[in-house]
Amino acid sequence: MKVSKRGEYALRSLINLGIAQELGCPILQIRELAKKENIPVKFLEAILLELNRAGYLASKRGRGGGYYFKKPMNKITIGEIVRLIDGPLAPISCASVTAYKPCSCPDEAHCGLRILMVDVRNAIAEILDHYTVADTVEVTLRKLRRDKAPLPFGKGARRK
Amino acid sequence: MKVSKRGEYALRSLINLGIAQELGCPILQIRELAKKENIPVKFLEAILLELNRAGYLASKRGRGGGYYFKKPMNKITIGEIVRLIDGPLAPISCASVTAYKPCSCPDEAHCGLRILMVDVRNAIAEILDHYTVADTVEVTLRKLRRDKAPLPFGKGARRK
DNA sequence: GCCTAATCCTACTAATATAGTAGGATTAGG
DNA sequence: CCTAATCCTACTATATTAGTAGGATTAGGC
Repeated sequence: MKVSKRGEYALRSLINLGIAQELGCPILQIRELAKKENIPVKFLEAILLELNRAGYLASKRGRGGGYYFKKPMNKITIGEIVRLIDGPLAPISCASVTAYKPCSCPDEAHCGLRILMVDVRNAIAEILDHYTVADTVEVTLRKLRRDKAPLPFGKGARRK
Repeated sequence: MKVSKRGEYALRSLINLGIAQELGCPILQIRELAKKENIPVKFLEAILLELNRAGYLASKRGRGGGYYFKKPMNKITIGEIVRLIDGPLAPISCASVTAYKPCSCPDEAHCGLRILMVDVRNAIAEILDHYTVADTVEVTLRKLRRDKAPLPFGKGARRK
C-alpha cells in the first residue's frame, strides 16, 4: 500500500512551495527544496519537471528563477498528485473507480474481495481527494507556530 | 497503493478455502485452488507454503492431501494477511503504527503530510483489520446464492 | 513394499519498477 | 557575455515482482 519516494517527494515539494508562498516567498529553486527535504537535486529536478508538464507548477529560468504554483494550491488535491505519480489509489485494479481494469478473478460479480477493496479504495479517496495542498500547508504552519518553531522560506529567510 | 499479485492470490486462496469449508469440503489441493482463480500452480505453491509457515494453514501430504485452515477463518483478518505478504499498510513508513520507521523528512513533529498519511493508514486499517476471511466468505456466498449461481467446491462437486 | 499423488524446499530467472545519475541544451538577468 | 537557473534525453544500478525448474519428502492404496 505504499506511495513511492517519487510521489512522497512531489507532495513534500508542493507543500514546501505552499509554505513559502504563504510566507511571502512565492518562488523557490530546486536546490532550496532539495536541501530542505534531503532530496537528491537531480532526482527532484525530474519530479518538478513532471509537475510542471502536468500543469501544477510553472517555472522561471535563469538567475532569480525557480518554481511556483501555476494552479492555485487550494485546487490541488493530494489524491490527484498521488494518481499522477503512482497511479490509481485502489489496492487492486478491479476496485479502481478512475482507472478500472478487470483483475484475473473468474467471477467479479460475486467477488467478496472486490467489495472489500472498493471500500478500502473509497476510504483512501475520501481523504486524499478531499484534502488539498493548501489544507496540508495550513496544518503544517499551525503546528510550527504553535511550537514557535523557526519558519522556513520566510521573507528575508533566503540566503543571498 | 497496490496490493501485490502475491498478496491478492493469498487472499483469494484463503477465501476459496473458506467457501469450500462452508460447503463441507474442508481440504483443497493447490491444483484446485490454482485452477479456480487462474493462478500458476507453482507460484501458488510458494504462497500457500508461506501461509502454512505463518500458521494460518496446515497441510496433508500424499494422496488425498491438500491445504486446510489451521487458524479458524473468523480469527484471520484481511489486514494481517496483507501485512504478512506486502508489509505495512501505511503509505509512508513514518505513518505506520505496527512498523514505524522515520522517513527522510527533517521535522516529523511538524509534518502535515504525515498527519494526513496517518489518517489514510487508519482508514485502511479500520477496514482491513476489522474484516476477517470468514466475513468475506460470507459475503461471497450470499451473493452466489442470491443469484442462484453454481457453488464451487461443494460436497460431491469435486471431480474424481 | 512399491507406485503414485500430494506437499515441501531451494534455487534460479525474466521482466518491471524504482531511485537515482550524467551531461549537456536552453533561457534569462545583470 | 558570463553565470545561474531550468529543460531534456539518456543512462545505470538496485530492488521488487512474478513466476519457473527440479528434485526431496511423505502418505495412502494396492
